[in-house]
Amino acid sequence: MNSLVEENYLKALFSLSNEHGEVNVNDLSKRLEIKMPTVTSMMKKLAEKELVHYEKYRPVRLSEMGKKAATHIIRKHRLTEMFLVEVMGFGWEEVHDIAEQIEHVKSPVFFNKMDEILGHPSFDPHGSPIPDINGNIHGEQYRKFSECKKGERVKFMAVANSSENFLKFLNTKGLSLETQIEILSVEPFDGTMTVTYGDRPSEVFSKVVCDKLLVV
Amino acid sequence: MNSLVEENYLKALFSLSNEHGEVNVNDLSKRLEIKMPTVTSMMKKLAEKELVHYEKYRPVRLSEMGKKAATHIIRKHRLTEMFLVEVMGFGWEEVHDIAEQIEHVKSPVFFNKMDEILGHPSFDPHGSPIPDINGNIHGEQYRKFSECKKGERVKFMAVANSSENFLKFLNTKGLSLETQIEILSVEPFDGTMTVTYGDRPSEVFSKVVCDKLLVV
DNA sequence: ATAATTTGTTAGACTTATCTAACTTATTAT
DNA sequence: ATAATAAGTTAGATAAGTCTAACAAATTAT
Ligand SMILES: [Mn+2]
Ligand SMILES: [Mn+2]
Ligand SMILES: [Mn+2]
Ligand SMILES: [Mn+2]
Repeated sequence: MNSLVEENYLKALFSLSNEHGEVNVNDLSKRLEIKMPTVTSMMKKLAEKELVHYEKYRPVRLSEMGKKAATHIIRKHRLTEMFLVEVMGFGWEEVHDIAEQIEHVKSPVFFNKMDEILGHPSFDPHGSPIPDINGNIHGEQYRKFSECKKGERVKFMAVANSSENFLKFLNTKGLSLETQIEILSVEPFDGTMTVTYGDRPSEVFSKVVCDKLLVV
Repeated sequence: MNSLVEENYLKALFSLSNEHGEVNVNDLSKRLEIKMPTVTSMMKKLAEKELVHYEKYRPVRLSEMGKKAATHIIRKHRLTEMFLVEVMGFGWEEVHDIAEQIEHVKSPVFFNKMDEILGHPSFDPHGSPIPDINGNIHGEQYRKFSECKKGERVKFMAVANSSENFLKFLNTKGLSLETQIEILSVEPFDGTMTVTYGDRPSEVFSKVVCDKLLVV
């Protein structure tokens, strides 16, 4: 059985390798806000437990076992978020930090019950896919909105970041998942986009925001 | 902020002082299945934090602050159990171990939402009172069923122990809270009781069982 | 090619929570 | 009153997870 701390390392390792391919000790250190020497020693420990492949001065890779363990925690995290929104009535901006804690609960029946009550959902409230019980993730690859061109009409499918502040910002802009967005113009200098959607005739989003919107 | 471990000590301290008045290091050690020297050193630490009154070789008492902290965790534990049963559909025998973990979640909104969804319940699924948000516990003192006499008709209000095995036993006996029980006879030698309730014309309960049933 | 910078490791310290062994104090039995 | 037992403490060890300081390797810039 892995500790709560080990679980958080595995999860970070999994998302970082999806974002960047290779994962350096430094990336992990920044993501987890834990100093590099601590990360190095944890990598040795996880390698000992055969959850990662690690050779010194080389990037770290999750083993098959490690991947399985990681997706299992991600499944619990995302089911929890979905439960908090759909069953308990929380806003999508409130649930990440609570799920960050509940994901470590050791009780298969608890998460299976959530899954059942929710009707085996495929996506969490932020549009991220919920891994199935075997750790397999079904769901297409989304495009970054910031890489779309003037004139395109796309559908907002997921956020690349579920921080409370960013989601609250989207709330004030009345932008929610599944919304159809049309790109009116793109400023070449800094990537700022002027867009229209729903009842909003014209909204301006910085590249920082557009980078965090995933579309199809 | 108290650690998960400290919270478990506070909770044990609170229940033991309700059961026995004074709490010895030895009682705590047995209840938590932690060796006495470890308990001693934790008592020093909690005394340092002014959560308990402790002088060496003397019984330990929770301070007012300690009591408040303890009832706060107990509130979270019992709300969770109630939520698991009432909202998620678990049996009363399944919820204690899950609540033992979730009680440590740091998120006032999470527990307030549970409380609201449940309509501010006063008792948990085992009949124990749920402390209010200020830590006050409203609820009468129940009698031990084992101390009742032949011929009495009483109402089963709570269990003194929520272990899965005991509750499963009660399930097989079809005995649930609020059931009216009549005592047909009491064996003076070992306290075994013959009783009748619901559609059960005659059931025999050992003193071990009767000690764990609380009635009014 | 060399120097500067960034990245990564080693060594050693600290904190929290646990343990065992040895000793002391308090309680109980004779 | 004394001996035996139970309860409690002290001292020292261990494991997990973190840190800082010092050093080494790898990468980037000149
Ligand atoms: Mn999340
Ligand atoms: Mn977490
Ligand atoms: Mn309980
Ligand atoms: Mn607990």
